[in-house]
Amino acid sequence: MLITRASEYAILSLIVLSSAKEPMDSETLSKELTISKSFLAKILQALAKEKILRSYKGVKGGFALNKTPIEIDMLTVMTCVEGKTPAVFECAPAESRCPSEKANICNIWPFLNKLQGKIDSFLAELTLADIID
Amino acid sequence: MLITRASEYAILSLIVLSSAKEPMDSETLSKELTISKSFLAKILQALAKEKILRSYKGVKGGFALNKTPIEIDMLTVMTCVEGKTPAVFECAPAESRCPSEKANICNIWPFLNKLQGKIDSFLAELTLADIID
DNA sequence: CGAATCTAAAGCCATAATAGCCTCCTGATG
DNA sequence: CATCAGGAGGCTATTATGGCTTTAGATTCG
Repeated sequence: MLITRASEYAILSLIVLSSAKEPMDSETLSKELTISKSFLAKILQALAKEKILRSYKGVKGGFALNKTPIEIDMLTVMTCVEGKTPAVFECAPAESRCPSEKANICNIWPFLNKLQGKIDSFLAELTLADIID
Repeated sequence: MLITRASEYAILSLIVLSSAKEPMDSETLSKELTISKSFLAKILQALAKEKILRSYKGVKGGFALNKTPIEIDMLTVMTCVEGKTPAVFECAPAESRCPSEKANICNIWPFLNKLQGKIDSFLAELTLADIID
């Protein structure tokens, strides 16, 4: 389970955008949060690809929520923003190399799955609505 | 909220150590988990400083749990292992620079605190016992 | 008791991944 | 067609990850 600044910035952005009446461009948002503009832009683009945000080009363009806060869960947000490293235990005992040589390691898999399940359901049930209301 | 491999390795180590009858040295543990020995050693040392593990030097030495699984909560584990970056939103609106010039940013503080509280209590209530039982 | 050995503890250094910066391109607006 | 903002990629700086060496405490054995 790896959580980087990308997830953090994504959540901050969603909070700000949830109270915005019009699309907000990435530069304004980055100044609002005092973070890197171009890094934030990539994060917003990832959220837009996931249909969590909608992007508007041209004058008065920017990003706006594309779903209601209750439809936006943190697991989806983090997973799409973290890209290749979603909220899972990915290192250590890989399932593939489990049965054969490393029998001694296999026995921790059930525990990891259990932990992963608890974390995932916590994040999946935590929506933007829970935060801003 | 940053969670790196250090937290992941810490949890994996605690799971393995919870079923060990004797102290396990960092080299054995690193082979068991197929991860870096020296990096793991630093993590185990951090856990030992927090009294979560107890270290034994000399022949047949190593690390062993110093608490019962129900006493070991994930918030403490992650906080001590991540060091300077515990499980908090640390970037963005710092409380200090809030009241003055950046009034427009202040209004997201309550939301962040609320989110932080939810995450913290989830992690604080999640103990090693929840994982291994 | 003292030497040899084992392992934690702690530092420094190299590499890999993340975070942040800049530029060009594309589509939308007026 | 001029302007504005998203989309995409490359490049640099920072931080995390991992490797390596040295020091110190603890145990075993002669």
